[in-house]
Amino acid sequence: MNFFEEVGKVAIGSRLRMLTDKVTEDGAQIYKLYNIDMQPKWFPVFYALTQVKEKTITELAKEIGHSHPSVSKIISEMLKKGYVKEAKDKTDGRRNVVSLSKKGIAVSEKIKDQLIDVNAAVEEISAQSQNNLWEAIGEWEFLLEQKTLLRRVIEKKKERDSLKVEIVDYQPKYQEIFRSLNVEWISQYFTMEESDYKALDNPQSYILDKGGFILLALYEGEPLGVCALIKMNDGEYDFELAKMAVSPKAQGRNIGFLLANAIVEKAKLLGAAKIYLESNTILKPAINLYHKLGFQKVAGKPTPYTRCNIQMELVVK
Amino acid sequence: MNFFEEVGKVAIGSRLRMLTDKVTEDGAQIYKLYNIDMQPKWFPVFYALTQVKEKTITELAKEIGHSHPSVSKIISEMLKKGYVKEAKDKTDGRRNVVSLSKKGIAVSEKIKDQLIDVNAAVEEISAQSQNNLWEAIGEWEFLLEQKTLLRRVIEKKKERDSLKVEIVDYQPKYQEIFRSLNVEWISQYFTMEESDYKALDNPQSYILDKGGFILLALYEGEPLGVCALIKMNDGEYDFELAKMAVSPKAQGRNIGFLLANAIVEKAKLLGAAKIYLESNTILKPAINLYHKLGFQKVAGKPTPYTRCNIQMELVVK
DNA sequence: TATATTTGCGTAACTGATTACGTAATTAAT
DNA sequence: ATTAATTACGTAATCAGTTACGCAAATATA
Repeated sequence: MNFFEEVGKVAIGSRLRMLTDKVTEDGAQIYKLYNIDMQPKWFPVFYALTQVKEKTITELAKEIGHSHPSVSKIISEMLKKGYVKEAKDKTDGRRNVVSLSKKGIAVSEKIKDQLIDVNAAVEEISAQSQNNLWEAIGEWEFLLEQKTLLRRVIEKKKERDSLKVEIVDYQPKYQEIFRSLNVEWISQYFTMEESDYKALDNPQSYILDKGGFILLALYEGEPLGVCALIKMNDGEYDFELAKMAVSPKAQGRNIGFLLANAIVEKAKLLGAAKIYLESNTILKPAINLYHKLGFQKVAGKPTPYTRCNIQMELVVK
Repeated sequence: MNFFEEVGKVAIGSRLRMLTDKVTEDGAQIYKLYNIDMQPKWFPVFYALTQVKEKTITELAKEIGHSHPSVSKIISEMLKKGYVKEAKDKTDGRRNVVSLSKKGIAVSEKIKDQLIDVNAAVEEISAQSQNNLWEAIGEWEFLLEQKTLLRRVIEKKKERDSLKVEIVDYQPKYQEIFRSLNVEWISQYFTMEESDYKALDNPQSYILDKGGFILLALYEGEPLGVCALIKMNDGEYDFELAKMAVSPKAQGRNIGFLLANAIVEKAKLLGAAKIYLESNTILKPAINLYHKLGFQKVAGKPTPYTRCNIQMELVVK
């Protein structure tokens, strides 16, 4: 057991499995002790049938949390033992209605003492424990219901990745990476257009000198994401969020969010009231990101880009 | 989940299994999230190999608590991926010494971040729980190590059965049951002898009137066990414990122990210093029972029974 | 009313573990 | 120096569950 303490919580799955095995192991013996000819795996189905007169395969499966083929197999085994009987539903020919036979009912009486004793044994173990396993399982079931382990791990990863990301201002030495990261995704999904070349080849004159900004995301020092804030002054919008690009090899590290967020903060700092952007709905992660930042779909703006099929705006608070 | 609350602790095995499944389910996804080409089931073996340079199949199996065929299979799968390399031990040709390959070591570096995040996620769940699952598992492992669940259930059963057993004094109406219970086991294992008939047909004159006693065990009112205490007065022993019989259908309900114990108490009450008994070693449960009560093997007494091949005595304290 | 979709459930194949068993190598015992 | 027992480990069979799939019945839709 020492092994698991060392590995850490990653092994909680393995450890749970091993405890499960140990607990289950004695199951068959316990039935024998009470002279009950039953397999442990039958029990959930059997118990469910003692609580109601009859149930269909699917109802049983849902109740005990198994797949229906599993229940189907268990029922056919119990059928062989004569513990249950089957009948087709008269009004719905698909449904296989299962109920306990007389023999099954007799067993259910016999089994009651066993339930009492096992309960007592488990309670005894609980009484000797600081942490109640039964309750702990219940809490985990609840918490995993709310948010799966996977989702929690994804969040932790994001948190940790965020710490490694540093957002920095544009400098001339970053011109090449600003260009190449954008060319990479644009030419993957669309084709480069005239306006693209203008901005990417001359960020200084086309963006910065006109009162815009460019930010870069460094991941452990390496520039892996870029985003520009282009001055608009069209009366309605102050800035356009554009030329946002994150290296494919850095996807899933929250860089996009941190970058876009920083750009919005920058705009806020500059007193912007409304930010505009153009994108394409095939870029789902990007659209989701904009949405998360508070951008709403709008329409009607003229655009120089043929690839644009969605326009969004953010009202800065 | 409601189902399990209702069934009671009997279902702790099933419930554990379902939680295990839920936790394990996300495992494969999590590896994918970190771009690591590894199956969750490989992890314990993989981790063990990161801690030491090399290990044999059996050593690995022992460390992670799997069977050796399981490790054997996992290693052959990891071999295909090129994560490990095998080598025969030079001094012991049976041993298959396994170690991480360069590729494996690279993966072990890559995996560290994942371990950190999963650990953090599990800690987060623990922090939101009243009962710590991880600790609870540890406690169960420890307590089951000390005494298995089966053993605990057996004890609970005995306790409960004991409450249903009542030890009562012999009355003439019990003569038939006293006779039949004894005839049943004697003729099953041996053949009835002259001395048997004498005592069983006339308990009043051959046992009670000579200063002996007979006790019966009633299980829920039904007489299912009998035992006699026969006056000896041979200078050494005060009484002989004899004609002990428990109905086969009531075996395993602790009746024998309660009955014999009551007989010994009775003898004590009557001021006995030493009690004697005769039996046969093929009656193992009986011999065990006598032993548990403190009887020790002796030899040399003459006996009228051909079936007797062991003699025991109890020095009453 | 005809057609498409959904539902119930049985069969088959797969999965990740186990136990059972066989073989070869090593170690212990006579 | 044999012979017996133990150990290492691979293969096969088994087990308790799963997912995949297909058929038939019921329900929804056009």
